[in-house]
Amino acid sequence: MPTHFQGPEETIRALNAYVNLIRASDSVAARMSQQIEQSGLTMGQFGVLEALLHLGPMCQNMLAEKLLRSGGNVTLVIDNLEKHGWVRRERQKDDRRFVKIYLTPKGERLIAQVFPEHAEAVTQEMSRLTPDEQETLRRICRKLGKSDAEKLCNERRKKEKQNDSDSSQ
Amino acid sequence: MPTHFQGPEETIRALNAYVNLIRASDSVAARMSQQIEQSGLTMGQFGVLEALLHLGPMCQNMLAEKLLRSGGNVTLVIDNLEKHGWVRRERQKDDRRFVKIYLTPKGERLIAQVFPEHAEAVTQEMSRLTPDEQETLRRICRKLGKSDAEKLCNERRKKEKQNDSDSSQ
DNA sequence: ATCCAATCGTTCAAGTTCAAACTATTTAAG
DNA sequence: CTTAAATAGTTTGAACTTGAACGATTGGAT
Repeated sequence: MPTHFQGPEETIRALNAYVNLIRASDSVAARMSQQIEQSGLTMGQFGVLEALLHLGPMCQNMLAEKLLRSGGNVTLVIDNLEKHGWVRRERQKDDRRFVKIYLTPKGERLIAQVFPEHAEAVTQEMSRLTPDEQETLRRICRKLGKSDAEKLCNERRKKEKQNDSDSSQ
Repeated sequence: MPTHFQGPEETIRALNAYVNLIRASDSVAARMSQQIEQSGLTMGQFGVLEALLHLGPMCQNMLAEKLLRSGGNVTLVIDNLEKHGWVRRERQKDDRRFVKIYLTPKGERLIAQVFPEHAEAVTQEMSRLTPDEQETLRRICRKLGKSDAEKLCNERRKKEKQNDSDSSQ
């Protein structure tokens, strides 16, 4: 697609890599999404249940960070999961600001059934690539993943004000 | 992340590749999105303008296909681009169902200025990878991109009835 | 010529997402 | 103790996206 742009070789190479990365991801994600939603779960719901299954109970805080979603989004997803009886909220006694999320037995049964089907679909999707290609893809994508710098940027957006109000008064 | 799942080696390899692909794409896309929106364009608007710049005037039909978006979405994006005076609609005379979209001079000036900035940002983003890695990424991602099968699936969803009328001629 | 199906674009309702404003709780400072 | 700042979660408003229903146009079959 991007061969319609002319410029330095370096730029063309970068654009080609970029466009194909985005397209491959969108395309694969769309297929996996379709597969997961057949089970009655949205992608957001699946992500939360899977994190809880494989990482154990967790605060919404942590879920948002793991899933790269906003706090507001996680609240909504948990609301809906709770309505279905798949998770439950529990205030932490030692610090009542935190709400820890637990899988219910019903939720655990569900995700324990849905996840292997998903894993199977992913395996089949990835079987277009050789094992070597899969590992190369992983290695290269890892270098492009969310940097620590970006993580901090999200968390510390407001912290740049507390520079002047030090101890005067 | 996905090392918390145990199963066949093949499945683990596929899940690792999959998770890192999605994360890398989300992460890079988020950064590029931030960059583009500084120019006052949404990602959808940028996609349309860029397609028109590099591929020439086009029907909404074709735009939706190129950009992997729904027809309704393209209509809305074009509406907004039209309000800004960056594109114009023109009914085709030979087949009045089609609406061809043209860049206005104003729109062309805009995208001709914004695109190189974007290309530069992509180049910088991709400079985390060696040239070889970029080309490998491109090659592997290409194998995962939207298959022709899927394209046809989208277009021909209802066509599975006309099996008897075989046009011998 | 007329009717039927297909295609293109539009509209509408619903779901997802984010950022920003807000509440409740905790911690630190005076 | 009282107050101020920081943190966790919730709510709200806006934007984006999709799928389904709809109207207009075209082409083929009768």
